[in-house]
Amino acid sequence: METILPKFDSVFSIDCVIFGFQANELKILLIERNEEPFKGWRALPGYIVKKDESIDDAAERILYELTGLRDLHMEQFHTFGDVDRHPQGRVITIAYYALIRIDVQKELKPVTNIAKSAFWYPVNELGKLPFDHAKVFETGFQKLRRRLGYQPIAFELLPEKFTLTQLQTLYEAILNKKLDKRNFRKKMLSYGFLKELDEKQKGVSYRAAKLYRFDRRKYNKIFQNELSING
Amino acid sequence: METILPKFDSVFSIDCVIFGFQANELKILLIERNEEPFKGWRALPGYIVKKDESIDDAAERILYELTGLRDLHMEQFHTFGDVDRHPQGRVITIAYYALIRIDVQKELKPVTNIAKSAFWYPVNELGKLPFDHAKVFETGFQKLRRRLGYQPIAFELLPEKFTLTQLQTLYEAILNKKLDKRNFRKKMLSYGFLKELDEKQKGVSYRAAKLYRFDRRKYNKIFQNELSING
DNA sequence: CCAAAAGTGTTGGTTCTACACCCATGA
DNA sequence: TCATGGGTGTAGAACCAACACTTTTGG
Repeated sequence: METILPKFDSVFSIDCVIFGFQANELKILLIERNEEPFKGWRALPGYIVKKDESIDDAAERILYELTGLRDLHMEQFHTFGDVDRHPQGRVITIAYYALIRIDVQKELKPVTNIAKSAFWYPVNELGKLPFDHAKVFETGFQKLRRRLGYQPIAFELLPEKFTLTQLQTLYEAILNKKLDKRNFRKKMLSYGFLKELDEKQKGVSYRAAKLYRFDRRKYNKIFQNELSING
Repeated sequence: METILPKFDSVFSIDCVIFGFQANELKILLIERNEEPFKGWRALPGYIVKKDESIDDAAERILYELTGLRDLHMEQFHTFGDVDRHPQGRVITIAYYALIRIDVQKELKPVTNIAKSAFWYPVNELGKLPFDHAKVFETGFQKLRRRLGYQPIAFELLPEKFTLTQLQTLYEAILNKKLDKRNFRKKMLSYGFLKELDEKQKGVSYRAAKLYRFDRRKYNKIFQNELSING
């Protein structure tokens, strides 16, 4: 090695946009910050990458430390690198997103005191977020919408067993528009990766709907191909 | 400000995957490195972000300094952050891509001596690249392919006036498969954003083809919509 | 007149969209 | 018996895939 890299103090961070679906609403995971700047604010879970960990590892660790959630499959979607996005110095942040089932069993509990608490918050009521987190969220939401058009990601947000109406409501929440019930069902069923169960919804005061499960094996078999522009 | 960011020496860099099309081949822009490590190797144009510039600005500056090319619209597509991707330290790189017309008038000429030279190189003959540049390139190429499916980006690679066969050849080069001539033409023309010119190809020893131009105004009018999942 | 590429339509299949009523259930 | 959401089919339009021959031009 003959040359030495020019060095300067700079920091990479990770921010996470974690989507969930609860009570027919699309939500994301926020923390209450316990550190300056913006102490006490609701913010995306995010923190600084360590010297010796890859950014993917950092994303997992940070999310876990701030919210107690682990083992979800996150994917980076954009890097934000404006000069003054952080008031205390140059911080470039790599934004990750994931979709998970909101599980009331699983407690949300920060394991560091960087965050005071973690909680699910409806995407339609976010209000003011610190730093450029509003932009980060918006970019992640766009990514989610786009991806919904060509990949079966909705199922990651639903309970294992769900009704077609739940599925449709979720699509409508993400795409922010009404869909036609008959066409939606026809299309979803036509893919062939939904398995109809012998069970029905319970505890509703109207005709109970059939439950379905997403069959990932079938999905993988069917969609080794993907897009195409023609023969 | 009460807290101070933890600091450590770390570096952000930018790498650029710039696509061009020449002699019916898809090419990318490479430099010959004039610095260790990998001095003398062919590599993606890339260098280090300065303290006081945004990553988008850095991308523009770096590409200019290493190749002499300016004012092209680049977009970031992925950030690579494995711990040992750079042999001399922790360097996280943000990868950008762009498509441009290869213009023989425009000389490729580095304006720093970080690069010895810059040149177009066929994507099918890249051989070994330093660092994780092979992965960077491959990821960018995928992005290009995908985007071709839903946006009219091919025109950025062609001369202003082009024939439908040239356009088709370009699609075939990017998608790496043969397309049906009649269907291809029908589809392209059906979009309504190609303007047929009164000119024909010159200097060919066979029936000269009509020339077309991409009409961005018409495109913008037609495609304010974009994707959809149904009514 | 030959070689090379330009240019051109149709058919059958698939997918998309729009649209409205009866059914089952619990309260 | 009522209110609520569950569940179902069709017809017309648009789009897609497959396929082969004639025309123009320069050499």
